[in-house]
Amino acid sequence: MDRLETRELAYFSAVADELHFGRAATRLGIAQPALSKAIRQLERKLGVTLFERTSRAVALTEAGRILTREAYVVLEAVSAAAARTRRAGNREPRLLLAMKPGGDGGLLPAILTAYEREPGVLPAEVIFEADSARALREGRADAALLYAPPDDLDQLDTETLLTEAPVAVLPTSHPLAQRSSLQMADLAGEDLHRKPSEPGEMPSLSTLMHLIALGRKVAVLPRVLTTPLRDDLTAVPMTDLPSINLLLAWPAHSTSPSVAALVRAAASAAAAREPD
Amino acid sequence: MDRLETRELAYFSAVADELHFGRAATRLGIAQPALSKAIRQLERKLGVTLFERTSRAVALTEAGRILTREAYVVLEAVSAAAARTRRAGNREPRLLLAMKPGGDGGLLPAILTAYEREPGVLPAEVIFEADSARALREGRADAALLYAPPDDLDQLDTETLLTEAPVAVLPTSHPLAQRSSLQMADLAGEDLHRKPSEPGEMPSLSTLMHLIALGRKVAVLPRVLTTPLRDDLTAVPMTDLPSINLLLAWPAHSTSPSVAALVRAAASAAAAREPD
DNA sequence: GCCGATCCATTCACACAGGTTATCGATCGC
DNA sequence: GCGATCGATAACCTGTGTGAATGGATCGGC
Repeated sequence: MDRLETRELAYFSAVADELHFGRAATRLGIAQPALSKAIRQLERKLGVTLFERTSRAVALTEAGRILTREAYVVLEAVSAAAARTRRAGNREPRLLLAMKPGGDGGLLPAILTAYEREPGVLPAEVIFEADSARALREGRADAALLYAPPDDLDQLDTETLLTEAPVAVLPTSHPLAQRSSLQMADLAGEDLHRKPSEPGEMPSLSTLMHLIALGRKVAVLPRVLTTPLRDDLTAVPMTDLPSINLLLAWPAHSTSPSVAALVRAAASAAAAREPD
Repeated sequence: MDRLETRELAYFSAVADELHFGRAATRLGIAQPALSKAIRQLERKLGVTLFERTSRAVALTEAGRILTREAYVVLEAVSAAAARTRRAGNREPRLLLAMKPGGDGGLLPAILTAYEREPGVLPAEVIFEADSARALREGRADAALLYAPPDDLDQLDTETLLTEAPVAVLPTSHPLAQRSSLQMADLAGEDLHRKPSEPGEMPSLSTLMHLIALGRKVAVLPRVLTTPLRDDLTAVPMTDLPSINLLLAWPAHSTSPSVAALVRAAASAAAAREPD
């Protein structure tokens, strides 16, 4: 039938979130009847019931559950499209590389040096983002450095720069710190630092190191994050964990010569590092 | 500013295609002034110039080139969202598996048998599509069998079912047919069958085999496509080509238990085949 | 250099999509 | 039963997208 509009998907998304027309309408800044009408029209366009409504409760149908996911993808793609287009329109175009502070495995200077040797590239600028993959997917950056496996590599192309076995970080005084290698089972009794799922809960690296030195925690990290290491801490390689990769990622459909140049530069910088 | 609407992106897309407001408007079934106004509004929303217009010519700006790509992605995501939601709403839900005729490496019966043993799955149905990856991305199928590397694995998750070195198919009477292996250089003088870029130009497999038997062509194909092989043809392994993979693919964000069951079934069917 | 052709922008009247308020009807807790 | 809650419906209003007509700039042909 007719084309699905962004507005309709955003409305649907709000109702699917709240499961409550009144609250969803408030959140959207419109009145409830307008929202009801819009959802009915969406259902009519699709020829499908999206919500089971009684006068007391609203529930998603199976089709509604599918559309919940799809709408999210579409809305993200739309806002990324807008962000990328706006950036491309700036009269002072730059290549934006997103990374987590310290998340470059020490390669950043070499990458940028190699990049700037490439002919005809845009000036590069590094932006620091806790979730660099997200910045990339939202169109706020042209490329990103990140550690694999990220939660979601949808729509991203990647180049592996470094592959490293993870190391356990322990107080030097810890009994296990003298071992030449460890397995996860060895750390069973420890308070192991886990990646928090909530952003913002992540303590800074130096805080984490401090906690470890105090004997409160141990952590398993890529080796590159552990150099330099405090005197009172020791890093021991883990043998039974998958290796951790530092990746350069960029939008899968990128056609930017500057991004291509950055990929070449990063690959050559990583190759130069490989020997040691 | 305001939200980008699907309609605006479709309008933009038409103008970017035609580089001509009048023709684009005709194609869209609207009048030209409406189109001009819509594009202007889109430019205002984005704060960016998308077209350089003179009274004689229309050209894309850099930002316009970026949006051309982005708009395509968004519009495809929108129509896929609609297609998937509509299918989910059917009262007779099925799992649709797309494949090219003959593109299953002989695994299909085993996959379906294993799938139907899984508890609580939807009835499976196979649909034949020349471009099964496209059917998947457009939301017309839940999963697809295809040979890697497909042109575009964006947004798809995959499981490798078979990995095979490609074989050259030659007339048995051909001098090279007696060799135990070949490299691409050996085929330099031959009229090598290439994957046509235009769909529809691809001759059927049996036609191709006929051409080879006549000595008009030779072909390099995955081994699975060459069994059974006519008596007057011979298959010789290629040693310097990347191996060809048969993949099962599905939308990266799928949460369908039936798709998960299909992936398990396909993996086990492939594992059972592995020995021979 | 003038003229006609081409092509995008502007103007204006109009219809309609999408918004609002007011009201209704169903359902639940008490 | 009664009031509270919540979605659907009705009636109305407004902004915006639409289309016919028109304007204005540029180019090619002669």
